[in-house]
Amino acid sequence: MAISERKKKILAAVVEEYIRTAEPVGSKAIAQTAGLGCSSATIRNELAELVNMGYLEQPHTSAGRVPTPMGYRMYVNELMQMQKLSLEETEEINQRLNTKLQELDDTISQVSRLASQLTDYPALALTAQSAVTIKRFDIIYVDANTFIIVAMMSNNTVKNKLVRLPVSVNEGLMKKLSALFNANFTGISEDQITPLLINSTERAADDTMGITSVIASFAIEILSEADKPMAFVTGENRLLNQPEYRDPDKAHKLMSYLSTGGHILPPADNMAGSEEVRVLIGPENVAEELKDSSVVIASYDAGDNTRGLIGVVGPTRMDYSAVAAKLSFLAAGLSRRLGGGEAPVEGMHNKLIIKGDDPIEHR
Amino acid sequence: MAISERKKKILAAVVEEYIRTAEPVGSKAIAQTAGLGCSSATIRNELAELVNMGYLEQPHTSAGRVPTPMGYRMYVNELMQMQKLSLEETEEINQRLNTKLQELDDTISQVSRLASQLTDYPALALTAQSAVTIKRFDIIYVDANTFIIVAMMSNNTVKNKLVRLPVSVNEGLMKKLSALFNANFTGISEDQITPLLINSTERAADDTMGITSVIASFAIEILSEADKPMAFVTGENRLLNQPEYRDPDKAHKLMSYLSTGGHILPPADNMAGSEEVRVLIGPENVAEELKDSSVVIASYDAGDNTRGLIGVVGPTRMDYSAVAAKLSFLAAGLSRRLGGGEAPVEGMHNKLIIKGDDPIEHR
DNA sequence: GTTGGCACTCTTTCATTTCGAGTGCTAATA
DNA sequence: TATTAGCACTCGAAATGAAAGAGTGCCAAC
Repeated sequence: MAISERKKKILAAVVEEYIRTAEPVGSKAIAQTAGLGCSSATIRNELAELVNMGYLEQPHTSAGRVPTPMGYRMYVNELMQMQKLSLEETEEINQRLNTKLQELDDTISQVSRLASQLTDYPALALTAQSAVTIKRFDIIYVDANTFIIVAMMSNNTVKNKLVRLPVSVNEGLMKKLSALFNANFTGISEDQITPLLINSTERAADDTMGITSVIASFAIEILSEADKPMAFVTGENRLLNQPEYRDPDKAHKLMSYLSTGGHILPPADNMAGSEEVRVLIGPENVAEELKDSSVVIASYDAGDNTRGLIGVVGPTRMDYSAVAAKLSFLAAGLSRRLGGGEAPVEGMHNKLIIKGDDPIEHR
Repeated sequence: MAISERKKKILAAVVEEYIRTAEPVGSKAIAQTAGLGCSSATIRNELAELVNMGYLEQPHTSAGRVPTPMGYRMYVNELMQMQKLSLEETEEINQRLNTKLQELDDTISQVSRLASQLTDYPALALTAQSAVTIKRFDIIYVDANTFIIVAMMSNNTVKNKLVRLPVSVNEGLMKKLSALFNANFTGISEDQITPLLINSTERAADDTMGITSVIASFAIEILSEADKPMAFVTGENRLLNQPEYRDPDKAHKLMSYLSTGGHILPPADNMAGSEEVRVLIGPENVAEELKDSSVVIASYDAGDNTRGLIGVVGPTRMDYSAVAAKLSFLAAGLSRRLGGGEAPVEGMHNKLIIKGDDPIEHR
């Protein structure tokens, strides 16, 4: 059954009013605000039909109408127009994005924080999951008991580790090991680092002190760490601003679910290539804990052909339009910085300001 | 005015019962549980005096008694006996402390998480604030546009940065700069890195491309970063478990105050040397937002003669005894790992397990 | 100094009433 | 046929009031 133009307008009006006030919306209010030239009685008839069709529901007989998930879905898909951000907003976001992008992790966690601030909902950010390998090893001899392992990854981050041992090492061994690791351990994945490989390297290096295996462990560690995506959840407490979470138990349940991390968001591959913002409304969420909340997700290009996610969680009565606009803009800004396009380089004109791990290989 | 032995017992009983139930405690309940051989009428007389003395108060005329901050203070100072942890608890904590102490920051944030889990209150952890310097520079030439700066700090952590430039560099320059920075920039504080020093280094290195200043910026950045302590707040949502924070507004206020970080805890130097657990009850807190909450703080030895903090925030009706015991144990465990004593070294018997940045110089 | 007893106070709880927003329906109208 | 005015009706929210109960303070007796 098709939905008439007027019904659409009314539905939109209900959704928007309800989003604004969190109170069931009555026929009178619509007649006044929505500006279609008809009386509240007409609206009532239409509303009744919209209830029949499943787009709206009544909390009780003598109350106004509230959108159902299906109603929100219709609104998001067809009726809503993505809010435009004001100049001030875009500027503020850009500015916030520009300031101190230190470590990649820090950047992402900052972005999560920013998303939460902008939307006033809890936000989460997931780093991209990608098959990282080590591109280059350097082993720095410090003193007889100490050396530093430096590993440059394929995504151009650098990991290091200071190792202190009860045995004596010397610069020659370090050099030898550097060369061997660069030859044998670069460009491979975690599970390609086998005991066999370690043993043969150990023999080749004349290493009788187990140093090879220490370095290999480090390689395994950072590879496995780089593999799994990280989740940053921020602003959980903002949930308490929402009337639907004034019940502490409800709030607590969702908050503790959130704080366990990023199971919440669908795998990033699902979003690959999509520049769109995705909306999951109430029961559309898989997780039981989210069945009466909504999630809005944008994906960003994290470079290296991978995508990460920024998401926001709130009641189904969420301001989809504003949130979508903000997340989309945020994701785009982040993509610009992390992803393809011109690889940012150290800005030497900024006298003493350094931008952290920004530099990412162009691909 | 001295406080009689019996009054002490009664006060302790009130505090403990109130901590347990969060309900005002009546004379009858005390007569039954506290096991002093006297009737509820006697207790009533004593209670009335305790109210006069300021240790207890009545929410209203016909209610039981509730401890005042002064009452809690008396309890904490004189009446409470620190709870002993059960064997299982100590074992669990130790185990959790042992698993993957990666980066120092991660360790501290994990400990914060652990503290929150153990106590079921929000927890925060502060890293130590210390005058860190750089001990050693290594500048690694990668390719004509790329190099890596590696800086080993006086607290034996290692920082690195990948720099990508639009100009060409060569290995010779890198070597020269390495030597110069090791000579001129080690062992000094952030504000000793003056434009003068940078300029003279630049000239000495024949650096016409501003690379010296890039490296100097990095030095400044990591020094200033290492200077300021970092705060990790976890488990804010656990506040909602507490009846005194069932009011969402109250909870929200405190939670958002907490999430702004570590202004909450007094500076760590105050705690220097003290192995004690410190308790701040209600109005004893300086921050307005904490005036009716309590904070329990333990300090840990972070090595290098510095101390960090672990704290827990909750209602004044906090289980001080249990919390103090847990925090104290946790701090001790952390101190053992980070602080003085035998410097931990890479355990090579653990075949493939590496403990991260653990190794700390003995001093 | 301690105790039993008892009147008193104040909150909590529950039922009842009132109020009002909003509906659904009917009949009149364009 | 679609729209509208009017009106009775429903149901929740807020207000009111009565009853219950916990706990006290105090007094007189021990």
